[in-house]
Parts: sequence; structure tokens; C-alpha cells
Amino acid sequence: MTAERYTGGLDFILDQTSGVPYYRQVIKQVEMAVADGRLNKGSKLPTVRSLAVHLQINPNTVARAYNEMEIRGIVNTQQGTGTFISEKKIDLTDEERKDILDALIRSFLANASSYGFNIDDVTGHLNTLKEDVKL
Amino acid sequence: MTAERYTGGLDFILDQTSGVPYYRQVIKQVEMAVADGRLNKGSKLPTVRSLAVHLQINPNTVARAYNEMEIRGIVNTQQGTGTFISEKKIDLTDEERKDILDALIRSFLANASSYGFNIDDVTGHLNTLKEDVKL
DNA sequence: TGATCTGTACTAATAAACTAGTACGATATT
DNA sequence: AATATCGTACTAGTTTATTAGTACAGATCA
Repeated sequence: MTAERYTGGLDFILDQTSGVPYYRQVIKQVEMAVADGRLNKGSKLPTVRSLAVHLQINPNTVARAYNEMEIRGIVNTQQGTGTFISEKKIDLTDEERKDILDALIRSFLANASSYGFNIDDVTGHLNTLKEDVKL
Repeated sequence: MTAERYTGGLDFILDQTSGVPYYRQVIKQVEMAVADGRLNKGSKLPTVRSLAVHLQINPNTVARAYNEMEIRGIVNTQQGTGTFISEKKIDLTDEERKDILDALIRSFLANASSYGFNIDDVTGHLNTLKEDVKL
């Protein structure tokens, strides 16, 4: 029986051929897990070391991912305890939230349109996803 | 009367403090213009040199932006003639298109959720945008 | 309080990204 | 064919990003 490496029930995997930096792959996988409900507020992430061992990378690379998420408010960390999905989001005014969302969506639409998709394609597919994705 | 620098009616501007590379800012501004209808299929982009002069950067930096868009299929270029918004998109199967859109949207949702937005926030705001954005 | 768990600081080596200088080749126009 | 207008190739310098090695510091628990 081998010592199991704790990954919080998540299947972290690195694509070493994608060219995407390891720490960003980690962030994206956490974001995805939050987005579809596999991680909830207060959920504990694997420790820096255990995930580093699991992914066979340096602990600092995992730490960097966690630190960036900490800055963004996605997680909060406590030495000696661990890293957890944030309980509450930063408090912004409705106006600020709206502006941020607007910028995010416009940027996304611009990107999508460069692939030939229009706003109706997006909304159409979003409706399909609504059943799969639990937020 | 000063020689006017042709920018195709678009107001290209570089934010030198954002940290975002110049060539990516150019790409984004073209994508945005395509997304909201300021640029249509066949529209001519400013020449590499004229835009380089306008933005006060090296022609190769503009060329890099154009070249990347060429690879993505957003524009097509012809030496001696100029660079134009692509007439037609690459031919993909419906299945391929669906997979690409799905990946794009899921990635976006993950990103949006890291800001605290959920799928309903997104769809709600999209409906607001439908009137502004013409694709 | 000692052992062991947690994240972190500091350094450095390497790789990749970014931009510019300069010269070239292809196309269009006259 | 000459000339002006287009994008491109090649090179190189500089900066930034990425990752790892190693050692440290805070928190928990037996």
C-alpha cells in the first residue's frame, strides 16, 4: 500500500506539452473546480507539498499558484493550517461589479468572435451548459 | 496640413503602463472592432507601417500582431496590397465548432467565477449587451 | 516542548517573450 | 520598367516569466 498523495479529491494533472506554465494550469484547474461545484467555499486544497509531490514539481511552483489565487481573493491561506477556498468575496459596489463583468464579457466576446462565434452562439450554448454547471 | 496616418477609421491607442504587450493590444483592438461591427469582412486594416508610425513602435511589432491574426484566421494578408478582415472562416464540422465553443465558454466561466460571478450573472448581462453588440 | 505539519523567502539558472534595427522581396501603379 | 507601397526575414538586445534548490518561519498536536 503506497502512501497516497492528497489532492483533495481533485485530479490535478499537468500537460507538459501545452506550453502553459505549470502554475497557471494549477490555477485554472482550481477555478474550474470552483465553477462547476467540485470545490465549495471553505474547501481545503491539497497542501503545497503534497500537490508538488503529486505533480512532480517544485513546491514553490505550487505555492506560486496558491499565492496568485490568494491575491485574487479566490483562496485564503494560513500557515500551519492550509489553503482554503475563500468564504466570501471582496465587497464591491453593484456598479463596480457590473463594470468588471461587462469588461470580462466584452473581452470574451471579442475572443469568441475571432473564432467565428457570435453572441447568439454563446447564449445558445450557455443554456445548454446551465444544466451541467452548478454555480 | 500634416500627413494623416491611416488607421482605417479606428482609434488605435497603446496603453504603455498596462504591461500588456503592444502586439496583443493591437490584436485585442481589432478583435473588439470585429466583434462590435466596426470592422466587417473584407475591411482593410491600416498598413503595417502607417500603424507603426501612428503608435510610434517598430513595424515588426505591428507585423507580429497581423501575423498572429493571420494564423488564427482573423485576417488575410497580401504583400503589396494590405491586410484585410477574413472573408470566410475555416471550415470545421459542427462537432468541432461545438467543442471549441464549449471549451471557450467553460474557460470563461471558470475565470468569471473566480471574480464571484455565476452563470446567471453572465447570461443576464449578455442579454443587456445583445442590443449594443452587433455581430 | 518537541516533532511535524503548514506556507514562505531568497537565490539563481534557464527559457521565453517582446521589441527594435536593418535589409529584403512581392505587388501594384504609372 | 521604374517607382512607390505593401508585408516579411533575419538578427540581436533586453526584459520578463518560469521553475527549481535550499533554507527558514509560523501553527498545530501529541
